[in-house]
Amino acid sequence: MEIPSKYEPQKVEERWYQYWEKNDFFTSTVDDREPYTIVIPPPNVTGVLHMGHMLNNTIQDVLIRKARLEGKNACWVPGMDHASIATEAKVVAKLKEEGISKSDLTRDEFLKHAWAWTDEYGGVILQQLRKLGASCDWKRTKFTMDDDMSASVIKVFVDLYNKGLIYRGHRMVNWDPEAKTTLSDEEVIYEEKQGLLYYLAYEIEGSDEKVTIATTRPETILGDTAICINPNDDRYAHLKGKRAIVPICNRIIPIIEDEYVDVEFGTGCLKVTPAHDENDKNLGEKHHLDIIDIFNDDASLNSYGLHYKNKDRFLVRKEIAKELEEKGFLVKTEQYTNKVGTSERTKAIIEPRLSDQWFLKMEDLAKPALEAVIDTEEVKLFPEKFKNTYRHWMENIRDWNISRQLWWGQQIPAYYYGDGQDDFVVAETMEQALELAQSKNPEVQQSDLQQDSDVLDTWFSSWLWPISVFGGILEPENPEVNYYYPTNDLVTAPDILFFWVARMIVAGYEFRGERPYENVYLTGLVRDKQRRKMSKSLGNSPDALKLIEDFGADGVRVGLLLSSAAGNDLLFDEVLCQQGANFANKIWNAFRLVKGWEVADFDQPQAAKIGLEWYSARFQQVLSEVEDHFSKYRISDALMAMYKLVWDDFCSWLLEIVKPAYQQPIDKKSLDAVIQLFEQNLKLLHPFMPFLTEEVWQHIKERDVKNALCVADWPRKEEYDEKIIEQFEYATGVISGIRTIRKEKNIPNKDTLQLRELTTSDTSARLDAIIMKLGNIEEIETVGSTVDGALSFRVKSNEYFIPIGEAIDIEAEIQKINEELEYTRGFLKSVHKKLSNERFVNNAPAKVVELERKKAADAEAKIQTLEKSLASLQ
RNA sequence: GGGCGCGUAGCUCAGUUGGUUCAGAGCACCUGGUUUACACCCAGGGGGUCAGGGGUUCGAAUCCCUUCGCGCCCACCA
Repeated sequence: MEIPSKYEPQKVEERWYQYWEKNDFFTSTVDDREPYTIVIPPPNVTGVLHMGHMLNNTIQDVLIRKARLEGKNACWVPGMDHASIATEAKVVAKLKEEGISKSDLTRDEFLKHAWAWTDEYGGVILQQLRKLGASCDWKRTKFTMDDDMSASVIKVFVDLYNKGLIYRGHRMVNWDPEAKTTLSDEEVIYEEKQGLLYYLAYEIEGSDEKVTIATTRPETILGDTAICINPNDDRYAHLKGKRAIVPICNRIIPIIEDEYVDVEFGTGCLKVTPAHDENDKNLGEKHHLDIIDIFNDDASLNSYGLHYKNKDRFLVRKEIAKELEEKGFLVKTEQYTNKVGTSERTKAIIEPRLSDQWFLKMEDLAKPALEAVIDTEEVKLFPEKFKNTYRHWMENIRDWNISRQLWWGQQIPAYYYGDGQDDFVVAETMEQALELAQSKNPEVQQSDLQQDSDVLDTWFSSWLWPISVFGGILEPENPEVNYYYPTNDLVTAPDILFFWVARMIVAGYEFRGERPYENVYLTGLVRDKQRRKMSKSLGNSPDALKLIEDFGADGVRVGLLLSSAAGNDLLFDEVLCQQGANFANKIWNAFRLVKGWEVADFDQPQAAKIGLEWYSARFQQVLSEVEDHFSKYRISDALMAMYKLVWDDFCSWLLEIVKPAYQQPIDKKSLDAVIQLFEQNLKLLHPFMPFLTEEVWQHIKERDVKNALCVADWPRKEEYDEKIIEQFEYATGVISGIRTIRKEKNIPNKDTLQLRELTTSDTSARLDAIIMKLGNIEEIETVGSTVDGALSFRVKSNEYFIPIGEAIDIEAEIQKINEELEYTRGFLKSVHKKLSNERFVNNAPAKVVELERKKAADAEAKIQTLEKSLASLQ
């Protein structure tokens, strides 16, 4: 059977994924084994696979596959998030294209469209994850709007309400005029924007005097209900108690005094618009000011906007500035940069707005979650630096606005039965609501009950995710949640540390009294090689599926992981995927080589025996390193350690050592051992490169259908002899010496050479067989003195000679030795300097001093060797 | 304005409690190499004042101070 010399992932990946899935290798059910659980950060139901998902899910898959190999009951729960604002926006946009306006639809009609949309496009990403190799338990796929998931959310809402933690409040909130909903503080992104600071003159009632205020938002003057000065500001002392006239609308407003006003800023005189600014609202409350809301819900002006009615706020800003200028109210403008809040989802500029919303009190809820991360470390963050960020947020946490003026999501289970502020009840069902309402007012009929039209913030459902996917909210004692919860690792991006990670921890302690997961691995953002964020508008985001087509899923996975330390942004470059694909090809060819060997019955050659012993030890050494890296979530270091092990140690050294001469057979013992070690390599690599390793696994030996690599057993740790590794390193030093001489003197590799060895210290002579094979040495002879007419090199304090037929360049040899000598003497001098320093000898640990002494001894021996050689040449 | 972090080879980054893992890795680069598993390869090689300055120490990439440059998070200054 001819095996192609290039690995072709496109031909095998699909097949292996189907094989895994058909055989239920990724299915997890409760049993006696130790569970290992990950819940996926549910991608938006509208989402398609992008680079961030690829990185994220590759890491999760690495962890879950490793756990599975380790014999744990590995359970990776996949699913999707309904992403209320993002999805609703997309559905609205789609309907708009079809000429349907959301406002023409009833809630039910709209939801029908949204579900239809979800059924059609939702889940695309889950298919794409399969292409990446993600070994999720697909039978557990959850959606945050599944009936049971929604029921969990409602139950939790009612529970928190009954505990007095949820309240309804008339507050200043972040209004997204695009989506026409409020947003939580976390959903507002502040961006620096270049704008103007307008200086406006307000007339003082009953005088010719004017007072100048500075504002960035001249359109809001129509909502002004006061002017505020600092009581300590002498410049304005004479205005105390007077009233000012708002330009254009000519409203007469009081001049109030408050130390809040910064004397230094602008003119030291502030206009107060309680309806449209948080601070102004506070001032308004303190000084009992009127509140005039001048905006419609799309941020166009309402009737208070007078002749600007129904015009957009930014258009009005331009026009009113012009009018003010024409009428002589505009004193001057200045360039000014300020931070403007924008909507995370729609990018619209946020309008602070007063409205009735639902809030969750966070202060007490946050306490256990803060402790768990900061004090007890029941939940560990990787990298640790995020602890600070987390602490800061948790310590300054504010109440969470959880209501959204949207339809796509869990509708708030509050029912109004009258016009009064408190004429509502909160209950899981309409029946319970009616009962409750009647207990307050016996007159109430079901038809009087009106459910709150708002839905809950998406994160109010996803914060329950690790519990609710196992039914732990509705049935807190069910065996599933008791077994799988708390989960083990969470892998996600730092930008949702507050949105999601922190809130899940809060929910975990509140609803189960336990952490939701033990470790949080925060990945970096995927950026392009110029460090720019990947974005659609820049067009710098590669097509994830195309990458898989081009490089194979394994190539892409390795490429992504090679340079992604936890928390560090990943500068993505296709070159990395190429490197991954090259690595896959390298392994493929190692497989091809081994597969091609014919077996014959003869004794194992010495070189092969030693090589195999060495590789077994080396494998164990690297296995320990890999485990150590994994324990610290240093995934890319773990991968790099394997990469070097397989490429350098296995392929470049071991396979070259055991490889029979051209068209010669190999002995059975060596072949079996090589295959066994190859299998160990495959197990180690499988979490990173599942497809390739499964392919090789299935072909390097006959297997039955249940014997898949993905459910094999992780290599066991065993004692190993470091001495073997040390000796081997010595031998590779000799081989390098020989190769260097060959290269310098242009001696072809196929020409055999003689080697003379002049020893002063232990040389691990038992590795001669390897030196002979890889150096293409005919004979190694130990000599008692330097050899004339030979090229030389040194390893430690031993000297090696290669006699060559022709005359050698003595001058060049002398120069080479002199250079080594000079370097070694300099080195020795520095060591001696240290050792002659009393304070060093007295203060440094004995171990360090001892090492320095050994360094000195070694260097002295080497110098002797060099001097002898030099003498013999002269 | 407050907080956190970073600056080490051309690039991306390791470097754990100061000392042989101390100046490293991968990629890139240079030189040579195809009848022999792989040119998606093999062998060999060059390359760094550890951002600058000061200090502590027997000893500093590592600790402290400071300057410069960059990034992130939080915060209501019109």
